[in-house]
Amino acid sequence: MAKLTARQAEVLEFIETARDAEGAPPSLREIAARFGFRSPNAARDHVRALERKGALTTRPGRARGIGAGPGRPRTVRIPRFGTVPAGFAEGREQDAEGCVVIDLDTLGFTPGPRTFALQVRGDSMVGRHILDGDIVICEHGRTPRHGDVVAALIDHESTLKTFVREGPRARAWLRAENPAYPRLLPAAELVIQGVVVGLVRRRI
Amino acid sequence: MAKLTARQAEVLEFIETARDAEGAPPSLREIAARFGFRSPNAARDHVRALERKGALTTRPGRARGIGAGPGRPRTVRIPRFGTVPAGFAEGREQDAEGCVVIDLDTLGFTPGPRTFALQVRGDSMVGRHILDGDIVICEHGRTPRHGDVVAALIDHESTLKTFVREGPRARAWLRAENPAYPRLLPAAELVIQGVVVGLVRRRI
DNA sequence: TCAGATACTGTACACAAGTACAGTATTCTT
DNA sequence: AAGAATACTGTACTTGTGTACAGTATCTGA
Repeated sequence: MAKLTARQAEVLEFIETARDAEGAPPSLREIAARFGFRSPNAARDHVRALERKGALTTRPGRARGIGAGPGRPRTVRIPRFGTVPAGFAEGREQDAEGCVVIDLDTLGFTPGPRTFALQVRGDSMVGRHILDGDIVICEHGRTPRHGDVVAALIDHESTLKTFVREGPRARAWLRAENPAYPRLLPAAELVIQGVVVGLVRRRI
Repeated sequence: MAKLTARQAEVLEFIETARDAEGAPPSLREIAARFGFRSPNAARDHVRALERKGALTTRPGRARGIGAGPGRPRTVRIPRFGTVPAGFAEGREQDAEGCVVIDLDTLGFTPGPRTFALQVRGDSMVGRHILDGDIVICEHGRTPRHGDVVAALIDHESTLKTFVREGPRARAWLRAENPAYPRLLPAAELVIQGVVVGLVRRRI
């Protein structure tokens, strides 16, 4: 990518910021108004230069077609629950408490319709470096392997546990990763809601 | 928020998905085309109903003014570095390796221009539940307090350490949180680049 | 030194897109 | 049973917006 001039970097920064804030990229005249240009063409020249240098792409003829950079981080929204209900209807964001929005690069994988987020309560998984208040990303329906951290419904509340199966035909157990909770629960009697595949921690 | 009909939920889902994918919300005619409507007013009726029910807001008169929901998660982009250079120029995303995009609700605070992300290398902070490969969010310029995890430049590489200062006038130290690295380093001789305030873990 | 890129002003045009008004059939609620 | 909301069709108007063409001044690299 060719180097941008100071002015071009300013314009690019405004475009990205405006799209993040407004939900749509600015029009050429909005760019012109922001920088005091008296002609929409001043903004257009900058956009064309940015496009030529690979900093963004445009969709010709479309209103607000600028701003979609080729390396633009693509974000996904993952519904977040306090406690996942037993059924886990596919209705998705219906009764979710909110959404986790994150870009695919950082997340590391592409979530599906059965991916959800869960706020962790309790410190039963400190041994796996998952703390109280963390938000874990889970995949529903994936078959858990030995050592995976899973979300299970215990006493009408989602709790994280380690999935333990010593051999291919051995019985599966759930184990808390905290000496204070030495319980070992048979996995077959519980509803495993998802396998933990990611984590977000805030306010450390 | 009033309950949405199945059709309205479909339209809302399309609007959100299209904006995530394209970077701009769809026009009324694009919605109509997606659902096979022969009139842009069919889409407009749905958008008005969704607006009336509080599912989204519109900016009248603006092209692609729909899709900005009131509870729409506002995202921020935080430049991500492999190793933070000593100077840490304010130029921001210039030499960043990428961006972490995340919504403010999940992040838990509003980042400033001196907020950056760092990929963790090594397991020197497992005692604080920060693992190799984690991405930590740091704030540059904030004064570290006792117990904070900080990013410090040691041997031309950013490393995480715990900031230790026993009393108000005591000397500050940096401590690794791993028995294998028992080194205690004087903080004054090192460049503290930022205080860790968040974390993202992937591919657990 | 000279061509090209940068950084604009100014006017005008064509199309994309929001909007208005009129109308129909079905479903839901009271 | 009545009224409102839902879920559209169809046409037309107006504005927002991308685009084209013409022109000026400054700066930068070959």
